[in-house]
Amino acid sequence: MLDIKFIADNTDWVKKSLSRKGFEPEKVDELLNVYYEMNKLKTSSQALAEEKNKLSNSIKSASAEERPAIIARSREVGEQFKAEQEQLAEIQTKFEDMMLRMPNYPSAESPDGPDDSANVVRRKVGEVPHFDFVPRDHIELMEINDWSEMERIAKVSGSRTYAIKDDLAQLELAIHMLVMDKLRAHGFTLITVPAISKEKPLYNQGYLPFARDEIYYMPADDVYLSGTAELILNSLRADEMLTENDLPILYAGFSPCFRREAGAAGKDTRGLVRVHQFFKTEQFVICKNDVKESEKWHQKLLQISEEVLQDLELPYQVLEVCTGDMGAPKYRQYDLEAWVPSQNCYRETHSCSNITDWQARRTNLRYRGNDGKVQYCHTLNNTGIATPRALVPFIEIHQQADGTVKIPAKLQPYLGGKKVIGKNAR
RNA sequence: GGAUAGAUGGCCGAGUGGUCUAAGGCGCACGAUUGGAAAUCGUGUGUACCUCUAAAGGGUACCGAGGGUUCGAAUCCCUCUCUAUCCGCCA
Repeated sequence: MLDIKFIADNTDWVKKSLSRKGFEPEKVDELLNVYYEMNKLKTSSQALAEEKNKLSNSIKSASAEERPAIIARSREVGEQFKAEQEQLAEIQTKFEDMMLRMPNYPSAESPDGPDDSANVVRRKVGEVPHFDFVPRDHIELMEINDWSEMERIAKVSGSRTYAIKDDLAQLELAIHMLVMDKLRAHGFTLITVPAISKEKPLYNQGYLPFARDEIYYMPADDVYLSGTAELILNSLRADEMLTENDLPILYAGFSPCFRREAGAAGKDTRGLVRVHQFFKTEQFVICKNDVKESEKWHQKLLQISEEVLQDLELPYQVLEVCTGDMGAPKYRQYDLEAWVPSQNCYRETHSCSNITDWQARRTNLRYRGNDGKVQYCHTLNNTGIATPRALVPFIEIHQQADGTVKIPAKLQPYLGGKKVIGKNAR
């Protein structure tokens, strides 16, 4: 959510800024028209409320003869007031709906562009491997090592689901453990959260009203399945008035994540890249309302994720996401992509975003500064690690000619010291 | 699932139809005191919005949410949500 007063005072700048995200500038004018109309109604209905209150208050001290006339007049004003209130409620709903659809302003640093083709590679880290044998893709590797039950589980749970076994299942959990330990070392509080959410948090996060199709909904209980712990963590402190000394708040949230993948029909239909349910360890930060401060945290979150990929010894690239490819809530976004040999390209493993105060305004998450001023917090989020997707580059990159998979040194303690996994390593 | 009790400002907590413009306390800010601090004393201190403005001011709403009764609701009525405790069930 944006600040309507700021929009009113800086209309030209706002139009220019939002148009970088593909938002039509005329909609800003439409919004302001509704805003001014709403204020007019507010002013006149408040005047009626004032009169009504004065009349009511005068009744107590009025004489018995005066009373009936005052009561009659008060009733009259009360009815006018009620009529205006109804109009006001209508226009307020309209206004709020428009406000919920306003995207965040993009950073000046973010490259301009209409879609992902304009994203900019900021750097590449690690070497893309050259195999002296014919490398297998992750599906083959799972088959020859008897690591999965992909066909059977499809019969049970449908498409885009997965069941992995033995060393690979242990690997999935081990990677999360490594990331959680790392985040705790960086001062994050580990928190496991539900995947069940009511509707309001989805608006708070900024998923709604934009992408209802992507979310599992359970009508019997009127609840949704969360696509990320960010959803839950963003609303965990909703409506709170924090103090400046409470900040920053750092959460490492672990949860199952559910996505309908409605818009991805035909993409990545096999294997572990894109599934309806997965596990994610999420980084979430609540900090002061200061772009310098949240930018600092943005870089920090990015650095932590890069460390994760380095610990896993995966070559990756850092992508600066352009204005048109960013979601509505975002001020600035980096994606990390790890190299997937079978696809001969980098695939997204992490998405690191600074939301500034856009979510906190929806969530009504504020703090009282040491100067006494009340301000909205800034929020940021980034993937810690998401599996099974991260297993795809992992097993493909670390595979050996005999089908076994090498385990990087940093991860070995989490796998009981194993240096290699796979059928031929047993 | 059954029963009971609750939800009031940053926090605790009083308040059963009209000076509630929400007592009191804590916290916080400023001042006095002090060599400095603690303690103490004094003063101030909710949020959002509208309007007007150079500044000040004026006004409206908000006591879990939504409806209702009334000239007037934190207070009475209805519905809902959430929380706590006990019982039942359960990984």
